[in-house]
Amino acid sequence: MRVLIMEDDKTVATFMARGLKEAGHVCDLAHDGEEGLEMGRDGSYDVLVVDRMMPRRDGLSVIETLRSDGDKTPILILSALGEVDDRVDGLKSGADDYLVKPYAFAELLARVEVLARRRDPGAVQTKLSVGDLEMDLLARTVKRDGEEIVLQPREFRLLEFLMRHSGQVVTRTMLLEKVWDYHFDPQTNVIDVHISRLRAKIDKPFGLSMLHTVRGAGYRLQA
Amino acid sequence: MRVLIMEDDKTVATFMARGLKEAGHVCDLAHDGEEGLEMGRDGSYDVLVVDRMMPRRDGLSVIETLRSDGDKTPILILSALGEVDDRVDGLKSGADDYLVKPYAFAELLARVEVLARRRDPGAVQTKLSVGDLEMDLLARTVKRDGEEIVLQPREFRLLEFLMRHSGQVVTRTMLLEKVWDYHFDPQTNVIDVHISRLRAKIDKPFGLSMLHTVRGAGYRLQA
DNA sequence: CAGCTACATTACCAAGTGATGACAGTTCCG
DNA sequence: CGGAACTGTCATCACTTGGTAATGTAGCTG
Repeated sequence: MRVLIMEDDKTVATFMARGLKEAGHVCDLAHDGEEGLEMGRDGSYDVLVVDRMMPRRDGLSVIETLRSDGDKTPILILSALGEVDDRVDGLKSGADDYLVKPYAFAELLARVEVLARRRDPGAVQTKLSVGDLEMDLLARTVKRDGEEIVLQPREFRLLEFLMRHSGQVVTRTMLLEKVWDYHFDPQTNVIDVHISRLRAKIDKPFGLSMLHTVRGAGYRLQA
Repeated sequence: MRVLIMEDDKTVATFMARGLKEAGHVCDLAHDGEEGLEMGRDGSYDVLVVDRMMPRRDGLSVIETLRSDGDKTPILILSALGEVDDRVDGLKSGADDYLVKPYAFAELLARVEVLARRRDPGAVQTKLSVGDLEMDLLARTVKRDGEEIVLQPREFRLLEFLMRHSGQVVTRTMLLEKVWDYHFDPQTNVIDVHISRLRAKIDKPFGLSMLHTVRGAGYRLQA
């Protein structure tokens, strides 16, 4: 999915972009209102994320201009202001949703994806690949080297998460949260066991290992 | 980034601390309000995470006291109560953000990092480099001259600390505190041994030494 | 330059960590 | 209700890690 972020604070913008990319989206940045308006006009984005306060041209004005041009791209507006009136202003100007700073990144991601889905179901990425390993999220199939591999649901979620973070170390805590929805330490070796099962399917038959243990830290999937 | 967690339930506290450490932050714990207030007062933290209900002194009171002392450290308050009024109370007392239990750890992490960034952009770093030595904190990899170097966990922490303080002399006491979490002198030569091991990996194969001994003071990493 | 101190290096071993196979409890079917 | 599929727990094994101690070396000081 293609997302355009208009945000003048470069640190924040970079952070958002990184997160969205990790979630499998393509992400461009505009650092002020004019630039944003120009980029937004070519209509190639699935969602726009607009900071309310920006140099050169503020967020509300950008949105109003786009809408008066007939652009219907879903827009999520960000603001430091939390008052009800501001929320109303934002929506009046033509935004589809509103997020007040500070917000959790997960929340931003969720809202962006909801907006995009509302307009264009299926634009969300459906395939992942790392090296010769491929995953089709819709068909729920995994292949390595063209050869199909059958995974259990939990194994599938585990591999999906690893693939979305390929090249990075994924900690046990992250896995417990995102694959198991545990928000505490179960004090068992569930993770180890499932990693072992996954390895037996995706690595062992192929000789070259992709799933590496990083002792004392976690695991890393790498081509 | 340095985070202080005030939370009386030790299981929860330990879990949070582990997660934050995995994400590359330094994390201290206080198990009741009084202890938290005392630790928070020395102002060396980037963010405080405060449980609303704690023995000896409740969270709101801790926050009010810190704020009335002029402390501006960003504070995230945790509570089991989800009512709007509670949220308001929390923010009124001087907290910057509010998280209701149960929450996903990822959300806590995201909010903590947002709070910290708002105050000090760039505090969250994922890559370090000194001369031709590079460290990627996410991938947990180290390279010199483009060549990958495999480090043990303790060696990694040691090098990370040295890199974060490159050009400065790092004393043994600092290393014991920050790399080993020892708050006393173990009366052994652990540090020497690990420095030696680190040198064998990052210096020896490359001819030019970066890790220098400063007699009577400590060590210094320099290009 | 002798003796002392601070640091370096090596080898060894106990504790810790992760891997794996077996098993048991659950759930989901027909 | 019976069985298959799935997922978690446990026990055991093997390997890694990192601390200790013994020994060696360099630099400082009087």
